[in-house]
Amino acid sequence: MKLATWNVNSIRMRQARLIAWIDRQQPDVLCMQETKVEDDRFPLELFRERGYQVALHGQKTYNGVAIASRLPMTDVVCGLPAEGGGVDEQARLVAAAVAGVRVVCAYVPNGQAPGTPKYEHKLGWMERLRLHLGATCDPAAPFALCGDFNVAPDDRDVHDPVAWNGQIMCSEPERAALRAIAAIGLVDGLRQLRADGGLFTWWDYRQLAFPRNHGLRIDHLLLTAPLAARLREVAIDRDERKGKQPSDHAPVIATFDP
DNA sequence: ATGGCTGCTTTGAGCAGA
Repeated sequence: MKLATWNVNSIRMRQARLIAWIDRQQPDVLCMQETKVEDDRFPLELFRERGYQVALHGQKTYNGVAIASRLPMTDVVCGLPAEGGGVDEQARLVAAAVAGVRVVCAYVPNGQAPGTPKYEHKLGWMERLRLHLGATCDPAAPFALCGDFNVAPDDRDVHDPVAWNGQIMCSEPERAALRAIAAIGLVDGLRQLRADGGLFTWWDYRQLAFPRNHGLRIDHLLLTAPLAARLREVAIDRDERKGKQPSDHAPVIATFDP
């Protein structure tokens, strides 16, 4: 099974590149973040004509997540449970079962800067995700938490750790929140296979960040042990960041043995 | 060229992203 995650930064703006990418890479399951579109305006037909069904959880302008699968998909759940009942009003989480694997697609809040209300919201959201997964994820079953976490787990994941020290996506509370989520029983898929630094998934649109390779690794696939045991390969599709009108994130693709 | 932000919106300046 080929499972990918990609923050597309507007599915309508990315439509042509996304379809070309799907035709080239042929993922079985694709988790998308920042689709930025309400469900009735999502380009569903492009997926359907390629044999994909799509679990949608969109909203206008901001956020929006979706899972496309060309294998049968069941048990779709939209949204992160909110405190005191109900669901998070921001569309940042969608989950489904595919081929015996529970797949959760997450778009963690950006957090703006440490010390701001958005930063506190980010930490609170990650803690609510931890509690939700603690209650619903069986670490003994095949499970993948995929998405844009907006956190670089450690300094290997940062092009300039000194400049980024304590900044958003690199601060210790964010890293601790990510470790707390993983402590449910999840391993970083890429790190299971590779220990080297300089592997990035996001580059700022500004200041020639991509040609200078000023990037961060903030998109991840976190796996329970039974699924991690089947992991054969993880690739960051860096080429997808090149050319005209790229997303600022590159897709990450994991391949699993049956 | 891998090139100095991009996408969104009560259509246009301002917000948000990371």
